[in-house]
Amino acid sequence: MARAATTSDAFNAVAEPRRRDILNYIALQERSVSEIVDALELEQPSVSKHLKVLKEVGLVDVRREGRQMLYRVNAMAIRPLWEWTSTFERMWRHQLVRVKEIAEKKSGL
Amino acid sequence: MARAATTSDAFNAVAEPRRRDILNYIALQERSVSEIVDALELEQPSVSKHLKVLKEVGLVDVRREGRQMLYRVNAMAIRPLWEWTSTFERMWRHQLVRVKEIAEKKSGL
DNA sequence: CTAATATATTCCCATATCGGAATATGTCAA
DNA sequence: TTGACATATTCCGATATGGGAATATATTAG
Repeated sequence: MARAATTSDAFNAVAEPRRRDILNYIALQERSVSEIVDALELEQPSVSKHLKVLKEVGLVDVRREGRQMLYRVNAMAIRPLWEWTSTFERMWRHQLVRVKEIAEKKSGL
Repeated sequence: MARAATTSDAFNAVAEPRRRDILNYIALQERSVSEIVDALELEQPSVSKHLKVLKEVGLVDVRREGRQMLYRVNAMAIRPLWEWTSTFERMWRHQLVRVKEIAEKKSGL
């Protein structure tokens, strides 16, 4: 076996920075492919390919409007990532509190 | 270019499900390599390789104790993932509220 | 129908991957 | 020192990748 396909789940799809850029950009409002191309300064085929991956894992939805394809984020598909990372939230909070305590002790409080 | 290296950042490192399993397991308390091997039923070389990737991106720290290497999570390194996913939280919350409203309307409330 | 616009697909290739198997390194015990 | 235990590294091969370039498909305008 090799590395899991980028289309195997949201974790793999989102590992690619350009795909996160695309999601960030269309989060504000739905966008056509050419808007994405212009905004992110990527090649059109590249954007289409990234969108295909995002669509395959359910991270985006599309609708046609004339010749344009309008893509929008399906935020629910990002939730599993948030949930997994959230299980570690308590740990870094704890760590931040300790760092703060140490800093205060050093500064003589 | 090909796909970005698994060691290029936390997003790529964490895309591999076994590495998430490892992080989940050692989140509770630091663990030796053989404990991870036993708990997750993976081959020892495989675990060592995964740990190397995790260490390279700062997701784990290690200390030696005799012949054992004890690995622990560095939760702070997961925070960027949580922060990125959190920017979409409002969107799915909104969506969930709408789903609930529709359900209530249908059931005659 | 034809041209123009918008998007998708295909082909090519250098690259990194993960698992498996074998082996190397490091540490302790006797 | 030797052997046993714990972990790391190396070599292998099948596989999927992402960018570039070229081309195909789809829709609208004229």
